[in-house]
Amino acid sequence: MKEIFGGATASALAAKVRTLAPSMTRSMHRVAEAVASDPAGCAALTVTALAERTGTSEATVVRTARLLGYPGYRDLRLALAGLAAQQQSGRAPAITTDIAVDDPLADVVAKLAHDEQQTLADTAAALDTAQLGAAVDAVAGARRTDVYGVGASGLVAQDLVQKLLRIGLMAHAHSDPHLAVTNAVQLRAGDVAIAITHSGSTGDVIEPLRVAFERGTTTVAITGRPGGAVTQYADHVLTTSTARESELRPAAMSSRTSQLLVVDCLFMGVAQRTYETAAPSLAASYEALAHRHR
Amino acid sequence: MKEIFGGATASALAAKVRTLAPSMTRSMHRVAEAVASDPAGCAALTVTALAERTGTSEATVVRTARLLGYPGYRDLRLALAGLAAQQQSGRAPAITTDIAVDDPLADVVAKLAHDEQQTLADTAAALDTAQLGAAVDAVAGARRTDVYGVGASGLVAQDLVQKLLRIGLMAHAHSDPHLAVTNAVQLRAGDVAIAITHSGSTGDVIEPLRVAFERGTTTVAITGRPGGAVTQYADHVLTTSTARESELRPAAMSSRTSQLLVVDCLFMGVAQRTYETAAPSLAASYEALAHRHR
DNA sequence: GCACTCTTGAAAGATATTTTCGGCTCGGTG
DNA sequence: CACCGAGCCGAAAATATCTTTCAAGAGTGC
Repeated sequence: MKEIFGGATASALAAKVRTLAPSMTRSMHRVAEAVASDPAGCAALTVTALAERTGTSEATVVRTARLLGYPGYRDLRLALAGLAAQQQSGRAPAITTDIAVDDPLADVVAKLAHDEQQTLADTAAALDTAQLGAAVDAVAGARRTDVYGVGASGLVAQDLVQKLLRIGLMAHAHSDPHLAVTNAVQLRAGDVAIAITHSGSTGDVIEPLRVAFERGTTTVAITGRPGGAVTQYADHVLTTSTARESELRPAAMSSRTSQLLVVDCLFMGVAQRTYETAAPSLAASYEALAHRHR
Repeated sequence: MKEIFGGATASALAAKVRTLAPSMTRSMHRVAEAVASDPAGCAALTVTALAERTGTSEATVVRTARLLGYPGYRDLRLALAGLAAQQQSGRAPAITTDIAVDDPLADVVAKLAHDEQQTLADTAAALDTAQLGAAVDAVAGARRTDVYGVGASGLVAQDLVQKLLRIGLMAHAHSDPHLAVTNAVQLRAGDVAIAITHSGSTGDVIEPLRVAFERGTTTVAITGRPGGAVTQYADHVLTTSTARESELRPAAMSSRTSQLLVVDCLFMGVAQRTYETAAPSLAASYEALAHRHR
């Protein structure tokens, strides 16, 4: 294999230039100097451009490349590109701070992504697989599954329901507290009721869960507060984790990420358990949707 | 400065290939595949050699390079050299296995979390901050903002709207295609319409965006296919990236994660720009919700 | 089955790189 | 001081590489 990308670092290149300097002519030295001092910049240049920048000719540039050990300028240029990339990746991004009002957009993107990644890691680490397994079994074997959630959690509830429907299970999401309770009354043993609330104390979702619980339905709570009021009516509790929140960044943002991961895990577990029916159902729903795209 | 060596990592390249795969032709796909699977090897090849290795023509190689966002093959090659160097110095960890039907639940959790983290990283790396900035400015200054999305994207649309409402902006989410169009007719210059569609070709959301676009509204598309039909009516395009999907894991899952990050970034940007009014509005909405928790 | 669009590679055209070659400088010498 | 020769240097020719064009072929919808 060609030795283009060898262990060369920027400083190694500089050293090479120094070593070879004595055997270099004046113009070659100018070229070598330019290359050593700004590898990234030079990588973007053609022979002609580099020749012009160093006030020399193409021939000299090529000669220099040869002297440095490359077959020609083309290869030197590739090596320089590699060097530049290494150099850049060396600089750690270091995202530690909060999002400030005057952060440039690029930082906002980086910070948000980083925070959400952190939230995912935390959630995965804290998730109790035994509880998850129990919830999975319950949903996989349920006649129907009702999911309660209001506000941002309502969207998570809908997300779960959409997915369950896709694999052929009966599922409903309720954001309206009154309708939720009215529907909860219909539930019985063998059904599953899931409440999603970050605070663990949202009355609007606790109430329907209580009703379901008292009627013998298997109940699951997905909450960020494992000791919250909602857990007293829950057979299984799945805990979401929360990132510290700042003024601009409401807790709802990271709790949503966390809730979605939990819900995804729940769904994947159910999909595994019901694979025989889930796979064809998924395929069928794709099929049905295909003609909606042009 | 030329953006050749941007935060691209080997996996980011792979993500890009996946994102663009749908808009690729068969031969272009072969080239992209070769490049993604062996950046170092391909960096050593000339157009002709790569064309031969992939059993295609030079023209196709160049076309592929263009599609991947480089001005030509020469630049793609430089980028590949950079990638190769990074890879060699960094030795990627690479935990890339699929979720299998018989995976224990703990593995499912780990894999899902890992995949979503990856998706976030890819999305952040690929997000065009200039486009984002333009979208932010538009929304921050809009009289009202309408967001279109159906299916899973509909939930993302609602998420965005919920957040915008919290900082005191006028925003509406539309999942019903008919109502969406009916409402789009009401829009005018100074308003903003946002379409969210992973495939980029969902007629139900393209139609209202078209109507809005033709009425002079500022339009934004959030899509996984930067070349999709939806972009022709979009003033600004925000690209989401896609993880490879497996049988059990529908694309909708990772596209949702990606879409949410984009939407969060958009929101944070708007919150920054409108800080004076956003902060008190946020506080007020907390206050109002407090009594719902016991 | 036909017309149409989209895909594709061959070859022409444009650019970049390498080689050639003669002028030039500079140090030494008569 | 004039002349000579060795080696450096760059202009331009030669070659390699990359890009564009174009027409034939594959695939697709009607």
